[in-house]
Amino acid sequence: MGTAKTSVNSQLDAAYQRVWGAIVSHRLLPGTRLKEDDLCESFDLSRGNVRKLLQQLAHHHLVTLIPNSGAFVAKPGREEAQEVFKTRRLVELEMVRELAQKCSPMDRQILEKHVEREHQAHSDGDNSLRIRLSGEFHLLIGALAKRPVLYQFLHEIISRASLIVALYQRSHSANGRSAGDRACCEHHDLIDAIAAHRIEQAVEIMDAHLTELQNQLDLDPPQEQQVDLKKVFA
Amino acid sequence: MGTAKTSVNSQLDAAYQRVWGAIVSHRLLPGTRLKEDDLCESFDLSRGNVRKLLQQLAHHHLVTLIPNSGAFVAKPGREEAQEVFKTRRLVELEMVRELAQKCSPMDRQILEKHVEREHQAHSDGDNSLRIRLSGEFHLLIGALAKRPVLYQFLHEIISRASLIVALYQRSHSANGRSAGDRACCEHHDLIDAIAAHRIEQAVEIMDAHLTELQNQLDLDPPQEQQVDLKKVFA
DNA sequence: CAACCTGTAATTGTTAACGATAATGCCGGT
DNA sequence: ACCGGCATTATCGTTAACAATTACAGGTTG
Repeated sequence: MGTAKTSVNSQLDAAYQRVWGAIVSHRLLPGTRLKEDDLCESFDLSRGNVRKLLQQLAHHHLVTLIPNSGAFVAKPGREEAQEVFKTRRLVELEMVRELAQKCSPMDRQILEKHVEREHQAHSDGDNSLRIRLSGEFHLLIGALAKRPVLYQFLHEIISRASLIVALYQRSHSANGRSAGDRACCEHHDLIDAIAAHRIEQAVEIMDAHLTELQNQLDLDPPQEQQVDLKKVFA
Repeated sequence: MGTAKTSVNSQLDAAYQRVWGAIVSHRLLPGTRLKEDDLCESFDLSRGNVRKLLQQLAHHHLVTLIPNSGAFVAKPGREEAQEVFKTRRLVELEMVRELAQKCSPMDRQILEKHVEREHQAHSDGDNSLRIRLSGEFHLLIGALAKRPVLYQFLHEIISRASLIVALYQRSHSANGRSAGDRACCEHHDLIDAIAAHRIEQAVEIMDAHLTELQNQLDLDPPQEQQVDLKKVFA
């Protein structure tokens, strides 16, 4: 019966989502090796399908494929990281603009329900979940904006951004609470502005929110690799 | 020696570029079937590699893979087409903004050289080449803007746009000349504005240019498929 | 004549075995 | 004791044969 093929495809999709979730919630850290055989066992897939999975992830820049060496979760440099955030801003502000125009009461309800879940994860101290939900909030905005083409870009860019956060965050959990609190509040304010169709205000809030996210990162020092040894030992 | 693997990879890249070129220059029309074995022969690739090629193209939305049936060059609907252009505008205006800030004299030279080639293709009556060069002009702007992350989006979106033009263009070659002429002139004006760092003017020119491109398309009628037969035969 | 069923051919999907490459560890030399 | 070369092993990459599915053509029947 057709069940076999369908289940294979859904298995592959499920595997993708699980790896994706592990990466964006910082349980798979940049640089981690993804051995084919291990993935075969973990998800009960044939090697060929694992290959496809890895190529999909590679195409989304979540993993890097090094020929004859293996697959590793990606480790973007600071330059790339900065441009990802720059691009994220472009895309996400457009999404907010779009949604703020045609946000229905039901949309608002969906958004508020999500923020509630965020709050709960935060109270429960489930950091991994909180991180993922925080990212998914932004994805949700994109989904409600009904811009499928742009949404795909958004999905990729937000995933990459999550990865970058794992790499370059300051204070690995020191002020995580205050930052998380602020993010939640900002999310709430943002929903208000969107639902009230106050477009420019919504855009500004999102812009500030993204700036804040970015400021928690350690992206500035391009760390000159070519240190002048002569000067050092002079 | 290592030559083998390298040549295989470059062969695959070459094949991708050839298929890409054929699609964006309207020599492979939407709906065309891409049989695996044929591609194997055409590019002297193994079936596995042809598979990879097709998946890459599918990921860029240039071909659609129908399971157990085959690969076809994509045939996006009008809605998708419109959103592609909307998104293209977002991305490309950002690129122009970026390049207009840091356009060097050498950048200007490169751009002008390209427009010259466009002109020549136009004089020679090589329509297929003219179409491709016209698209590559926009890609060139993106490349010079030095935004690698955004550039990749641009590449995909422009490719999709070229495909859409093949599907929905009005007047299949009637006023093609006047349209092409205007495009060339606009390209030239755009270069002037960019090189002079007149950012907002450059953005406006590009915006108008994109509007013009879009206006040559036949995207409006969502053609209600559910015709009321009773009314028709009343 | 049209619709339907059936068997064959053509095409795609999957797997498993083989070959190539890079990482690892051992050993001998200095 | 440390370093460089060599063999081994583990992993990735490729291919070719097989299985599954679909499209097509011929023939049959209402």
